[in-house]
Amino acid sequence: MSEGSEGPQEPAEERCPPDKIVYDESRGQYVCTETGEVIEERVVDQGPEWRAFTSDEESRRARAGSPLSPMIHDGGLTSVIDWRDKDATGKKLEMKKRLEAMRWRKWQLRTRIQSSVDRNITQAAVELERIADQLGLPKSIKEEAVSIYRRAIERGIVRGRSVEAVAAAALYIACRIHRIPRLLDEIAEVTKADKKEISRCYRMLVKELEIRVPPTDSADYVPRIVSALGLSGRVAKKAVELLEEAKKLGITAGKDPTGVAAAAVYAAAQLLGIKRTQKDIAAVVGVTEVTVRNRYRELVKALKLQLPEE
DNA sequence: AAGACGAAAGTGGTTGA
DNA sequence: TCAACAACTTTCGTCTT
Repeated sequence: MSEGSEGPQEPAEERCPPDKIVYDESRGQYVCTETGEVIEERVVDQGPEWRAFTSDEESRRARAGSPLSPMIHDGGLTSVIDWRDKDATGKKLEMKKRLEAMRWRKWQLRTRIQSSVDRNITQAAVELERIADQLGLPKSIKEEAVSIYRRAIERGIVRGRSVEAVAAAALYIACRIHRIPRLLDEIAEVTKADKKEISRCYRMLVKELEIRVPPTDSADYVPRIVSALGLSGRVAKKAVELLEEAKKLGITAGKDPTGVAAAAVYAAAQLLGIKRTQKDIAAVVGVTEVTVRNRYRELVKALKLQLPEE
C-alpha cells in the first residue's frame, strides 16, 4: 500500500487515509471504512492466532509443534505406539503388559492408521488446502470446508462420489457461508472434477447436512470487480447504492447476481464519468457483455438514472 | 477501429406433471 | 422422464464515438 503503487487515474483526494483501513477477516480483504474500497484482495491471513501483550506472555504462548487445526485429522497430536515389545529401557515387557500393548496397537491401527474415514479426510484436507491456496482463500475458509467435509464423511455421504468433487463442493459452501464470492467455475477450474459433478455434490451436501447457505448477494461481487479493474472506492460505493435501490424495486430477483453486480459497477462508473467497457467488466465475473447490457438497461430504466450528457 | 446496442436463435439447468 | 420455461450465451447487423 505504498504511495504510487495504485491505479493511475484516480485523483489523490480519494485515496484512503491509512487509519481508515480495516481488515475484514471474514472476507480476507482490507477494506477502507470511508469509501468501501478494497485495498488488497486475497490476502491470506498471516498473523498468529493469538496476540501477546507482554514478552512473558509471548514466550508462554509460543507453540510446541504446529498449531491445532482441523486441517490435520487428529490435530497432529497422536503418536504411534512402538511395535517392539519393549519399554523405553529396552527391557522385555511382562506377558500382561504385552497383551495390553497388543490391544493398544490393534485399537490404534483400527481407529487411526487404517481407518478409512480418517485417511479419506486426510486426503480431502490435502486437496482442499491446494484448491484454497490456488484461489487465495483465507484459512478460515479452509477450516470451514474441512469441517463440512468431515461431517459429510461421518454421515457416510461421500461413498460412491469422488473425493475431489465433494471437497470442492464443501469449499464452495464455505465460501458462500463466509460471503467470499468465488464462482463455481473458478473452483472447477483448479479441480479434476467437472462443474456439473461439483454442483451435484453441492446440492447433496446442503440437503443431507441441512446446511443453511445464505443466498448470494450481488453486492458481494462489487469489491472484486472494482479491484480487478482498478476502479476507485467511490465507484464501489455508488454501485452498492444502486444495488440497494434495485433490490427494493425487485428487479434483481431471479437474475444472476454476478450479472447484476457487473451492471451496477458499469452504471456507477458511467455516472461518475469513468470509462470501462462492458466487456471488461463482464469478464471479471464470467458473464457476457450482453448480460451486462441487459441488466444495465433494466437498471437505468427502473432507477431512472440521469447519465452525464454525451 | 472499437464500443454500444438490440434482435434472434441456441444452450444448459430447473420445475412440475 | 419429459416438456415447458426463464435466464444466459452466441452471433450478427447497425449505429455511435
